[in-house]
Amino acid sequence: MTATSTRRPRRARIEDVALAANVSVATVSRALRGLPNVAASTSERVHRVALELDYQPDPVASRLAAGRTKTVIVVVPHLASWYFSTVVAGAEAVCNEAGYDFLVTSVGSLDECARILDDSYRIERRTDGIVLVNIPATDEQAGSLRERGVRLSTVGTRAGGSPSVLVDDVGVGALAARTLVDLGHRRIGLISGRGDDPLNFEVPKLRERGFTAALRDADLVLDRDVVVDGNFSIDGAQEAMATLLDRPDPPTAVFAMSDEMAFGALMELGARGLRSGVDVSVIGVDDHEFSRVVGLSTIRQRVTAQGAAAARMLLATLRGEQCESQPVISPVELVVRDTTGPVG
Amino acid sequence: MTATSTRRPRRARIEDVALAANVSVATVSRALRGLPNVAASTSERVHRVALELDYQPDPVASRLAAGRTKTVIVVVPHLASWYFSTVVAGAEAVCNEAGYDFLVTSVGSLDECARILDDSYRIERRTDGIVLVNIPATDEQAGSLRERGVRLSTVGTRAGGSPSVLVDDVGVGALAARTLVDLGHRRIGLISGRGDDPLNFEVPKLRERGFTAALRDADLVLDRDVVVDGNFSIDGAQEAMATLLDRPDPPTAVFAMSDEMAFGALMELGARGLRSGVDVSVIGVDDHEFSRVVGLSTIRQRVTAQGAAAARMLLATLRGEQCESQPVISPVELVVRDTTGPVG
DNA sequence: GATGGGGTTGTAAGCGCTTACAGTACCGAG
DNA sequence: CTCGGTACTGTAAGCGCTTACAACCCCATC
Repeated sequence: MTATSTRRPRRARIEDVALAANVSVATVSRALRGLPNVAASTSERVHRVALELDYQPDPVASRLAAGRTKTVIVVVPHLASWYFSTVVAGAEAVCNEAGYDFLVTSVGSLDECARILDDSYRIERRTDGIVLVNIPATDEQAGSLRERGVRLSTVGTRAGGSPSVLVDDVGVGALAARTLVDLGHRRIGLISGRGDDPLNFEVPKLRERGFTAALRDADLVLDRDVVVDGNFSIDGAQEAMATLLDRPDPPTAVFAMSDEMAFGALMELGARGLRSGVDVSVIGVDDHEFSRVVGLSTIRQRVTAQGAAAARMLLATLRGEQCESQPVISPVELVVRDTTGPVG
Repeated sequence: MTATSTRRPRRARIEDVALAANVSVATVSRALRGLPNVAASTSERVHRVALELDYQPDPVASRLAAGRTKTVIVVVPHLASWYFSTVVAGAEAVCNEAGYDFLVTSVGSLDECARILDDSYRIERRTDGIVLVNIPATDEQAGSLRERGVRLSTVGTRAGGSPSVLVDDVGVGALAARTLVDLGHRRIGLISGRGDDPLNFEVPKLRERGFTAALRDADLVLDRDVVVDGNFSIDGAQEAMATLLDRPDPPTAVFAMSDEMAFGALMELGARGLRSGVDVSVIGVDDHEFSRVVGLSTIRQRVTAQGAAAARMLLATLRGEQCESQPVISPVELVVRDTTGPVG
């Protein structure tokens, strides 16, 4: 008994458990992981001894030996934004609950994004699966990852045949248009979000398509002059709104493709002394936590649930369950507050 | 040459590089990690071969062999909140830049938080260091982690002698009080944030202390009747504001300890047809990204920088650099917008 | 009584690195 | 010419698990 032997008991290893339980390490490993072919009495004894010794298998060693990492990586464009951090929070809860380590990487640009996805050698030994949040991945990238044993799930985009959760963006655009048309608006502006955000390219197109179609159903055509880019940012949208209002024939209502852009639009209205919902109607998308603060009418999406669903599907795939390849469509819902009103 | 040998080239291992470069694996390992005692010519050759073979060391294997994980864990109360996700984003950028894997865990309660910190056996082999964001850790917990070789850094709290970044919360409270007093306000309410958020206990106390002291400097005393708990949430603060306004002698100005609570206060003002900055002044803390949308006067803190600084200090500690034990005080700054005005 | 098979356990070979230690070669000094 | 030192490189023993395979026991079966 050395001086240090009582000081700080060295972390127990599987061998210690084996010795104390009078079985081989193989049996300990099997028993603790609940594999079959272990006698109930043996398993019980091993578990008891493991508890006594406060044994926890070293995750790194089991990763190396087993080739599985019990880790998922989530990739997002910007972590510090309401939408993305909320998706990530949803995924995080599910993954940690399931005992998976949860790694996050944010990518600022398409380049960076490709650098990560193409470097499958780097990813391969680091994770069992990846959740892509609004990250465009080519089918080749998805395929290469899958071949290397890395599973995928996506929210906001699709990649190969991987499970994904989407919203019906065409429907969102249509719902926005119908809502404004029903209030009597005939000249409706669109604050879109193409611009320099290559990570978000699909969504604006789809929403615009639905928007246009719904206008057409009401015998209206979308005037290209009232479609402006708000860059999915507050400032961008404020400028966009200014552009719209400066027109000789400004719209009486505006559909902003995100609540954040709607906030920018509201700021511009305020700056000009115009009343939202009276002089100009504004509707957004998201139901951002601050939308109710400013009374923004919007199309709510269930963001936490989207992240959780994507994580759940990924974990199911990792368990070997077959996910159906149809994307899960996350529901949306119209929330009418104060920024929409009948045409003046 | 089998059929598969050309199909999918197996991932290169260190041995392949050694063979191709005609050296031992030990030399490859040393050369690629830039250790001394490798001849320049050898090192150059090894690097070239590694590049040709697209060799990437397996992180799991080197973790097991070296005992270092090149991973940091960040622990936050809720991931889906502006403040925390912004701190995390700051830390993430620094860690990924430095080649560290970035693991995040959110803890909903003090219990959960203790469960994680006390389970140092679990943490130990998973990470080199932890960033605690507004997580109260006892000195014992910090000490136990350090003994196990896990380094710590904190933002918003202190833990043992670990590097930390704080704001001068007493100063924040004082600045808020002085700002309102200078506008002529004499009856000033306080929307605080104790309540049921045990993860946030220190900050409200400190801010209140500074607030009280600054009032005293102006020969005012803080009436306990105008101190209400807003629970650091929008809704909580709205109710708190309602309570204040329902008093027979409502305050003419209110200091909300966070911008989110200030938003709740503004909602209540709006609901009652009162004008902020005219009928009642409101000042918050944070400079949340939406503060400018509603024109909230506030005390700005540099949140991304706080996360980045904590991460940087942690990485410095891991590199073996001695961090000075004095906490870094992150600066704050008064931002006057529209919700503060002279007493009516 | 030999045979076969199912259930349980043990043996040992990895997983792909790092690193202590042991060379080896070469050089200048004694 | 010998010796010690320096600079470099190689050998091999881990790191702490998982798992293929072999071994064993026991019982039902022929």
